This record gives sequence, structure tokens and C-alpha cells, in this order.
Amino acid sequence: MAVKSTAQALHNRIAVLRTERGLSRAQLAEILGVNYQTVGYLERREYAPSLDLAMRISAYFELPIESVFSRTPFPPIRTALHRGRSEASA
Amino acid sequence: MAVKSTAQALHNRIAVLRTERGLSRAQLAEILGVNYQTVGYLERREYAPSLDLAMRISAYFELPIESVFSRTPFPPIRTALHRGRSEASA
DNA sequence: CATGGATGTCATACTTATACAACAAAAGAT
DNA sequence: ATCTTTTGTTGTATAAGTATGACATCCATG
Repeated sequence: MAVKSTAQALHNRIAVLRTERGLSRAQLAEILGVNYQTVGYLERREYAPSLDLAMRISAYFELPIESVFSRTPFPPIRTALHRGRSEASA
Repeated sequence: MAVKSTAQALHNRIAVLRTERGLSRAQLAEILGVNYQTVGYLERREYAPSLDLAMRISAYFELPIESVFSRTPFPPIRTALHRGRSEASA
């Protein structure tokens, strides 16, 4: 069957964190020891990772799991980079 | 097929945390919204929970995921309760 | 002892996570 | 414009997580 998700997948920051390191999905996949397609699935939120994989991912990025995965959408990085402004302008 | 785990399951502190709250598996299961057998499987480490379930569990116990689940065995609670002694005696 | 609650075990079924292959589309570099 | 890398898509296959039902065991307590 299709790999399409039925349940609402968890949100994650894998793509941003990976991009920040200048890694391709294939490179990150190799580091994590998973298939490169798996990273794609995770970033596209077609499914959530196993707890074990989630731990390897957050360990690699040196962040707590809750900073990489969340049941509720992540705020834009801007809010972490520049506090005191909520409205966007340019 | 059997539900027996092939891969080495993650360690967790669900049983202790649940016992501390004086909850039965059935009660915890209801709180978490899973089948009561599932809690048993997790405590017996017959398999690891999904990331989503792990998040619900750690949220309920008000602990970070890493404090409830670990790839390496947890030290005995004694070491958290009484620092300064590593060897057991009585 | 009998009853009940909590736990462990077994079997079956369904859903989800992961792997892998092949190909299309997008983006970058030359 | 071609070559290469990266990403998205589709399809198939296997493993792992979860639900359920049935039954056994252990322990407490009436």
C-alpha cells in the first residue's frame, strides 16, 4: 500500500537543522544509519520516526527530542533568533 | 506472528514512575489512550513505543523523554536519591 | 477457600515505520 | 544546454507497534 500518512504526523525541524549543517538527505541518512528515502519521508512528515530513530536524530543535532519533534507546529526560527517581534513585516 | 522483539528494545522507567503514582497498568493505559496490554509490552520491553506515544508518556510524567527512555540501561534510582555512594552493601 | 485485581502469555489482525528500486522534476555548476 | 546532485513520487516488501480476546498465574483479602 501507499506510504501515505493517515494520522496527523508530528512536526519536526529536521530539514532546517540538516540545512544548517549543509548536509544532503543522503549524507544525513548515512550518518543516522537509515535509508536516504527515510529522511525524505520524515521531512515531508509522511510518517513519524521510531523513538529509537528520533533519539539518534536529536542526539546528532545535540538537542532534546522535544526541540526536534513536536505535536504542535514549531514557531518560525525568527522568533528564536529575534525576540520582541511577533508580527512579520519584511 | 509473535510480538517478540528482535531488536534490543529501549530501556524505560515506566514501571517505576507508574508505581510511584500508585497506578495500575490499566489505569495508566486509559490515561494514555492505549490498550492496557500495550503498557505491559512497554514495561516488559517487548517493544518500544512510537515517538508519539513516548511523548504522551513523558508529558504525563512531566519529564523529558530522555528521562523516561534511554538506549543505555538506567542507573538504579538509589543513585538519584542518595549521591556519594556507588557500591551496594545492604 | 473463593473471589477479584494485577500481571504475564499466546494468537491474530491491522497500521505504521523502514528499505529499496526506478524514475521525474528541480536546482547548481560548468 | 548538458551534467550532476538533490529532492519528490510511486510502488512493493518486510519489520515493528498497537488493539483485542482468551487464558494462566500470583497475590491480597473477605
